[in-house]
Parts: sequence; C-alpha cells; structure tokens
Amino acid sequence: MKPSTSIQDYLKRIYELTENGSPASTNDLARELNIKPASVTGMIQKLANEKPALLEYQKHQGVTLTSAGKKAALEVIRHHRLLETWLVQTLGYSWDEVHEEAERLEHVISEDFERRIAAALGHPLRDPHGELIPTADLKMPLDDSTPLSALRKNQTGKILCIKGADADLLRHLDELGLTPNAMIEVTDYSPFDHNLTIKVEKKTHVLGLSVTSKIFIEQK
Amino acid sequence: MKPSTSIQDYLKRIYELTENGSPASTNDLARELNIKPASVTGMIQKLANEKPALLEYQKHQGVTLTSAGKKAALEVIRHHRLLETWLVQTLGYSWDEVHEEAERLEHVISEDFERRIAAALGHPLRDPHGELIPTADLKMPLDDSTPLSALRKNQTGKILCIKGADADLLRHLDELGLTPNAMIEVTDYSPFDHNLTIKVEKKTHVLGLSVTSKIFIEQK
DNA sequence: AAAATAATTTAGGCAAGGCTAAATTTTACA
DNA sequence: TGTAAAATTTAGCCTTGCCTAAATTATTTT
Repeated sequence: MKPSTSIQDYLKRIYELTENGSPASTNDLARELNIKPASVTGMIQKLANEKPALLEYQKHQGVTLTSAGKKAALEVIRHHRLLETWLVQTLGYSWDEVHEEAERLEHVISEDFERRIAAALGHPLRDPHGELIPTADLKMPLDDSTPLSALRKNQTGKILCIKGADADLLRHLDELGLTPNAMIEVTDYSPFDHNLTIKVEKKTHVLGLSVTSKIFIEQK
Repeated sequence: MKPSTSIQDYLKRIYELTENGSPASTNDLARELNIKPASVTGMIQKLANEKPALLEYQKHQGVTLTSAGKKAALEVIRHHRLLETWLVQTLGYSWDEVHEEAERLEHVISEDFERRIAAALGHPLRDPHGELIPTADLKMPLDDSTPLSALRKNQTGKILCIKGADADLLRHLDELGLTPNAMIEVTDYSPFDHNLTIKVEKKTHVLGLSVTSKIFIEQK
C-alpha cells in the first residue's frame, strides 16, 4: 500500500541524507523534517519492524533505506522534480517559487498524472534546478557533474545543477545569470579563501566556497 | 487557519446537500463521505462548537453552513472545478477521468496556483461537466439552467451541464454526443414513463427520467 | 580514564479522525 | 395511538503521528 504523506517525507529525506553512503542520523533527519528527534525515533522504529521493511535501523546507528524504501523514495522525488519542471514550464512559476507547491503536490498525484506530465514535458532528464529526475522505472541517473569549487583558473564548463540553495540564493543566482545551461569561465582562483573569479555572459563575479560548492558543472 | 482535508470534505458535501435549502442529514452526509454516521455526528458537533463556527447544528435536525462555512466550501469547489478544467485542457484527461485526481489535488493547491490556472484558462465560467465555477471572490454564479426532463415535444436547447453522473454514464453520454454545448431537440415525449425522444447531431435517442434529470439545458 | 556534553531512546500524553456497539429519538404505519 | 423501523447520538476504543520530560548511551574534553 502507498505510504502516508508523513512516511513519504521520511523516505525522501533519508534518501537525500544517505546519498553520501553513510546512514542518516536521528538528529539530522529531525532537522530536515522539522520535527523532534524523539518523534523520528518512534517512526523509524515502527517502519523498521514492518513486514516488507522500507528501512533498516539499529539503535544509535542511524537509518538506511532498503531497496523497497529506495524505490518509494525515488517515486516521491520523481514526482517532485517532474512537478517543479511542469509548474515552471506551464504556469510560469519561477524556479525559486516552485519548491513549496511541489512539496505538497508530490504526495497526491496519481501514477497516471505522473505519466501525463512526463510525456507532456518530453521526459526531461533534469528539473529547473538541474537536479536529475529519477527515471520511470525508478532508477536515479548517474551524475557526472563536478562542483564549481573544484575548477581552477582558465577552466570552463556549463552549469548543470544548483543544489541546496534556498529561495533567496536562487533569486540572487538568477540575477547573476548563474542558472542551468549557462557557460562559465574561471578567470582566477584564490587558494587562501577558495574564492573563484568567474565570467558568465561577459560579466565577472567573485564567488565564495559557500556558493561554488552548490553549483555543479559539466566540465569542458 | 485553513481547514484540514477531512473538514474541507465535510464542508464541500454539506454545501452540495444543502443546495436545495434544507439541512443535510447525518446519514446522507455519511453516505457521501463514505464514513459511518456516528463519525459524522462527532465531527459536526466539534465543528459547530468552534470559535468562528463553520456550521450550525441541532441534534436530530441536520447541519447547515454558516457564511464562513459556505466560503470555505466554495473555495474547495472552486479548486476542484478549476482543476478539472485544467486537467482536461492541458493534460488531455477525459471528462470521466478527472474527478478522482481533482478530488485529491483540490486540498493541497495554493491560492497562487489557483490564480495561475484560472488566468491560464481565461477565467472559465463552467468546468468540463458544465458545473458553474465559484468566482474568485467566492460567490456561486446564478444557475439559469433547466433539467432536460422539463422539456416537451418540439422544444430545443443547448446542453449546459451534466450533474451527478458517474464515470460510466459520462462515457455513455459522451458516445451519444450528449456533452456540454451540444444542441438538442425534443422530438417526442411519453407522459407515461417520462421518456424523451431527442435528436442530437442527426441522431435520435430515447432517454429515461434517470438520465434526463441529470442533463441541464439552456432553453432556446 | 573520568567527567562533561551531545545524541538518542524511552515513557507517557495528546489531538485528529475514524470505528463498533448500545442507547435514544424520530418517523412511519398498522 | 401504539409499535416497529429507521435515523441519530453516546460511549468507549483505536491508529497515526506528533510532543515533552526523563533516562540512557556515545562522544569529547580534560
């Protein structure tokens, strides 16, 4: 049976927190979900003890998803990213506005709806932020991007994705022309503070690590 | 604060059941909501005792909406009907498929989303079934339609609305060409069983009262 | 290695929103 | 008009999913 909205949120966050390979901690999960750590413990204990478990959990060791849990998480993430793409393309939402709306819609659309928007959009590979959209058979495509922070003087690339930016930063990046598909050239690098000087569309900007680590590039 | 999904459903059904002027009974409401009558009693008692009450209720006398309750109901109904229109026009849903999808989406879309689809659709007056869409300031437009069952031989009209038909009947009516905007001519009337013989697009059909009372007409 | 701090879990509680069974009204009808 | 049937309400219970406070376990620091 389809997981509840709450459980879908748990799975989605656990998926994100475990992308680095290590289990998700109770605390981190609580922060991401805006609920108390004690509540998280209760929920993951319940989920770990169900018949076909969606996740695995040992006291004090954090949580990981089973493959069933991963599928369920990817379903939600696919919904989210298709919805963001669709809202931007058909209703004129800007990329810093769509997140909240998609966050609610992702839990209630049917598989039929998912198929229809995917088809209407031409089965896109990435959403408006450049995040990869899980495929219809619920696999996450391989990510071949590198963070902008890894580039050095005279290297160039195309922006693929902006990760983990809030609406404010997104608006700011938009003003600078730092959106997916923009071409970037690194004109200087400061080894002290890791600042990068870059050129986008004739304009030059100096960016700190907190920004350059959120911009992902296809290196040229 | 925005009512919960459950409460929104109560309000919507009560609105529909009280459109005839009389209060909605516990039983009817339970049937429409697919829950037990005892549960309905509990919920409406709670709602009737809140600070700014959404509904009025006296034991054994049924429920009616306050004007605040009506507004809240019309908001949900507006969402539903705009969504149905939107899904049909932009995603190719057929009019017998949209209901379920809209039933879930209506509770989670933002006012911003509502405005965007209303504008994209050109602020439509009716949804795909012909039902009137409450206005942005939450008033239900006047309904000047008459049931097809009230027409007699040689009278003609345009179909405005199909009310209370399930998906099966909707598909059937679609096949007969009995959809909103179709022009109809009554070629015969049987006072015994109230059957009407009608002509739509060169074809003739005989319809019983169970159907003719669900088709609403703008009389010519 | 002990003490302090941080993270996590346990225990007990609460609100929402359902359900069943039993009691009470209301309505219908003989 | 009295009684049976139907509708409604009451009472008590359950699950979901969150909370707080207190207890426990891990991790740091000294």
